Amino acid sequence: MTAFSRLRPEFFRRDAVTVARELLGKTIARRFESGEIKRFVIVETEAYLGEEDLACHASKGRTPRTEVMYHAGGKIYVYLIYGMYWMLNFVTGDDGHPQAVLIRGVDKVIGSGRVGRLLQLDRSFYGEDLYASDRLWVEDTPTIVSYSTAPRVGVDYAKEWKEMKWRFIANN
DNA sequence: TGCACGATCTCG
DNA sequence: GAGATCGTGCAT
Repeated sequence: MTAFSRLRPEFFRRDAVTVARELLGKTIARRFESGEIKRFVIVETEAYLGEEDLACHASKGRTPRTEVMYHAGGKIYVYLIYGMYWMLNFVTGDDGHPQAVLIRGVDKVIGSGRVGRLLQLDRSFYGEDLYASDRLWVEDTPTIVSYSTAPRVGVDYAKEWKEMKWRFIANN
C-alpha cells in the first residue's frame, strides 16, 4: 500500500479556480472521535473568488464569519447553512486575498450538505490548519484530469457572477 | 432588538 | 412542494 503525502500549504496558496480544478482526485482523510480514519476522494468542487465575486461570502467584507478566508491558503472554512448543514471549504490564495473552494462531492456522497454530515463537521473545524490537523487533512493522490464545468449551485442572486463556470465535476 | 434568508436535503 | 432550523447581515 502506497502512502500519500499530505498536501502542503503551497498547493492551496494559488487562485481558487486552479485549486478547485486540481483538487479533483485528491483525498480527504478524516480521523473520527473513535480514532478510525476514513478517506474520501474529491469529485466535485466550486471556487469562490474574492470580494468582487458576489457569490462569495467575502463580498460582504471582512467579518467574524469570513475572517479565515482572508488568511493564506491551507485552512478550513466551515459555516452552517439552513440551520443544519456544515459546508466544508478550503481557504485558498495569498494572505489578504479572500478565496475558498467548496467541497460539493466525494466518491461516496454527492452534495455539499451530505459531505459535511458524512465527515461529522461542526463549528470547531473553523480555521483548522490542513497541514497540522490530526483529524482532517488532504492527501496528494493523483488529480483527475477528465472533468466537466458548470455554473455554481444556489447563487442566482450573484448577478453576472452566477454565470461563471467555477464548478468542477470529475467525469466517470 | 428584530427579521428575512441562505454556497441544502429529505420526505411526502 | 414544503418543512426543518439557526447564524448572519442589515434594517429598525
